[in-house]
Amino acid sequence: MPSRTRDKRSRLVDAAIKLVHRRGFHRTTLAELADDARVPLGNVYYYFKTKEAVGEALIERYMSEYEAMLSAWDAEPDPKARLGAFIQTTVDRKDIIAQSGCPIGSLSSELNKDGGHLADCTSRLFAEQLAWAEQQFRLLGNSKSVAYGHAVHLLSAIEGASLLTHSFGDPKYVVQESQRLRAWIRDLGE
Amino acid sequence: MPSRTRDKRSRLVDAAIKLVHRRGFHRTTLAELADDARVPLGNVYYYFKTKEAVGEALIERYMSEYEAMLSAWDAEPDPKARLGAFIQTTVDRKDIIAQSGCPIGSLSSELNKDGGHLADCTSRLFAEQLAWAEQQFRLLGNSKSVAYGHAVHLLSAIEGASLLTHSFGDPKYVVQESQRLRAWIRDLGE
DNA sequence: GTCTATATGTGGATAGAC
DNA sequence: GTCTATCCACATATAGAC
Repeated sequence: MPSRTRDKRSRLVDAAIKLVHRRGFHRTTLAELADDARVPLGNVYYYFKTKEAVGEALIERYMSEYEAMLSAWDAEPDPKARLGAFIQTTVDRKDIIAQSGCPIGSLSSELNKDGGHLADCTSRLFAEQLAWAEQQFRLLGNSKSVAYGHAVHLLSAIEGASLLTHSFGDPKYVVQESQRLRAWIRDLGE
Repeated sequence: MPSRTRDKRSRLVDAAIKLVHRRGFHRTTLAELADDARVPLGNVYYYFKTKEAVGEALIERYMSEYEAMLSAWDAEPDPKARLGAFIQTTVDRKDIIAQSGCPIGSLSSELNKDGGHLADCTSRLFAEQLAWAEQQFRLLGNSKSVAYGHAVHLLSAIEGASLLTHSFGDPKYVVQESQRLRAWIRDLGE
C-alpha cells in the first residue's frame, strides 16, 4: 500500500476517532468524516467497503492506542504505581470526558444496541483492560478471583464516574472517584 | 383530555420506553413506535409535535417511575436497608441490563452527544438519585461532603458495572459489584 | 380525533469518467 | 487511485380527507 494511500486512510481514521467520540458512531456521517479528513466523499469507499468497516478500523486504532498506554504503565516500578498510572490517565482526560464521555464506554453503549459484530469488538477493549488490571492485583498477592473482583471494581468505578462526568458536563466526578480509588489501592493488603 | 386519547399517548410512551431502551433513541423510528403502540404513523403527530417531544415524555415517565421506586425504598426501616433496596433494584434487572444496558445510563450517554436540552433532562434523573443516596448516607451520620462522595461512589459503581454487563452481555458484573457495594455499606461506620 | 398519502431532507452506497 | 454525480432507501414531518 503506497504511503500517500496510508496517509489518507489514516486521516480518515483520525477523523473517525474525533467525530465518533464527539457525536457517536451512527450520527457521524461519512460526508463529515471525508470533510474532516479532506478526502472527497466518494473516495472513502476506496479505503473502506462500508461504514461498518470504518468502525472496525476505529476500534483497531483504539486497540493499538491501548497497547501503547499499557506499555507506558508497565514501565512503572510496582503494581500499585501501575494501577495509579492507569487511574491517572482518566484524570488527565477529565475535560474531554466531561464533553463527550469515555470514548470506549460511550462507543460500547451505543454499538451494543445494534447486535452487530462491532459490539463484540468494543467489549474486547474492556476485556484487555480487565485482564491487565487483574494481573496487577494478582501481583499484589491476591487470589485469581479476588484480583478479578478488584479489576471489575476498578473499571466499573472509572466508567461509571466517566458517565456521570459526561452527563453533568463536570469533571469533578472522575476526579473525586479517582481519589477514592487511589486511596483504596494504597491501603490494599494492610 | 379524553381517556381514549390518554390511552394512545400512554401506549406510545410505553413503546418508547421499550424500544428506545432496546435500540437507542435515534435508531428508534416513529414508524416502529407507532407500530408497537398500534397507532397509525401520521397520528403520532397529534400527540407529539416532534420526535424530541416523545423524548421528553419518555424522560418524564422515567422520572415518575423513579418517584415510585423512591417511595418503595423509603418504606424500608433504616438507611442501610434503603440503600440495600436501591442496589437490589439493579440486581433484579440484571438480565435486561445485560441485553440493553441501564436505561438511564445508555440514554444519557446517547443524548449528551447531541447538545440538545434532552440531555439535561436525563442528567436530572441522576441528580435525583444522587440527592436521595446522599440523604441516606447523611442519616448514617456522615458529613455532607462525605455523604455526597459516598453517593457518587455508589451510583458510579452501579452504572459502571451496568456498562460492563451490557458490553459483555453477562449479568455477573452487576451481581459481583452489588455484593461488594452491599458489604461496603454494611461495614460503614464500624 | 383519526388516518392515508406524500412531501422533504438526508445518508449510505454506487457508477463511471479521468 | 481519484473524484463527481447520482441512485436509492428511509425517517421526520405535513397535508388534507374523513
